[in-house]
Amino acid sequence: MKFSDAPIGCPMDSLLQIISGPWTTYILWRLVNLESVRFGELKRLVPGISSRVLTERLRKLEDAGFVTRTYKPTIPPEVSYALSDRGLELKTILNQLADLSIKWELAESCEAQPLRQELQPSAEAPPIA
Amino acid sequence: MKFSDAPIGCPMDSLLQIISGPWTTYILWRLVNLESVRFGELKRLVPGISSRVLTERLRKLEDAGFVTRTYKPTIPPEVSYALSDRGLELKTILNQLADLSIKWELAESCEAQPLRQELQPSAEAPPIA
DNA sequence: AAAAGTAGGTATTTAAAAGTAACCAACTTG
DNA sequence: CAAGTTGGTTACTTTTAAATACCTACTTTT
Repeated sequence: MKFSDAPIGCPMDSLLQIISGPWTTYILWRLVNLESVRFGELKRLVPGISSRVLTERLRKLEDAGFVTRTYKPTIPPEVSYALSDRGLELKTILNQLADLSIKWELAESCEAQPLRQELQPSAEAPPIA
Repeated sequence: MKFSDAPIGCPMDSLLQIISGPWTTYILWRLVNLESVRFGELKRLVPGISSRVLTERLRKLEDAGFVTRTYKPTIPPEVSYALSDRGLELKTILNQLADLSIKWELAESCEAQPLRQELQPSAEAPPIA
């Protein structure tokens, strides 16, 4: 029997499904420490993520109401993401989780905003020749 | 680039990786509401899960120090699982997450302990003939 | 005139996770 | 004496998610 077919519903699980998973948590962590970020900047702040996954994750967070998307139809277009009120409410709990994780040494360390960009973004699709 | 190769470390993520994911959250939710459960009973309380996955998840939680495993070499053997001190500390946050999820109506509802066993456990490997 | 930035979308491949089923030991009970 | 109980393990298959590569359209910069 698949998990999705299981006759169970769990409030905790519904929420964790949205905020956890590869990349998602890290994206949220960035948004928690930034007021507003543009797509490209966020991509640079999450080294290694692809546009495809970043877009998907942001949509999921937006659908759940944790993140707001602001689109300006300029040329080039400007799209900004930020935590919504709901997202800010979540922030408290996320910080508690981070504190416990550090206390228990589950992760080595994590700078809040390592804004230095030493590693080159390296174009997603480098020219063939 | 794979997520696991990404040059990022995030305390929140390290913790969420352990407590979230299919089945895991639901197992934890059971353990939060029970003092101690035997393997078979827990399996019955998480309808649809296979021994394989239940074992794997319990091991992961045990390795992270959230759950204790007590083995009594009787015949048949008796193995009990319970939250550790660390697990009990987590309980507070898990309840906050559940509260927020209910508040935001991310899940319909979830009984704390639906102990009625209407659905037949249906043997994992039924006899061939 | 070519290249780069902007915010993604689409199609295909691949790797990880989960599902399924069978099997085990050792004793107890019918 | 055969079947049931308990707590798993092992091997194999299927499903799902993520990675990879490439594309769009428009503008500014070089």
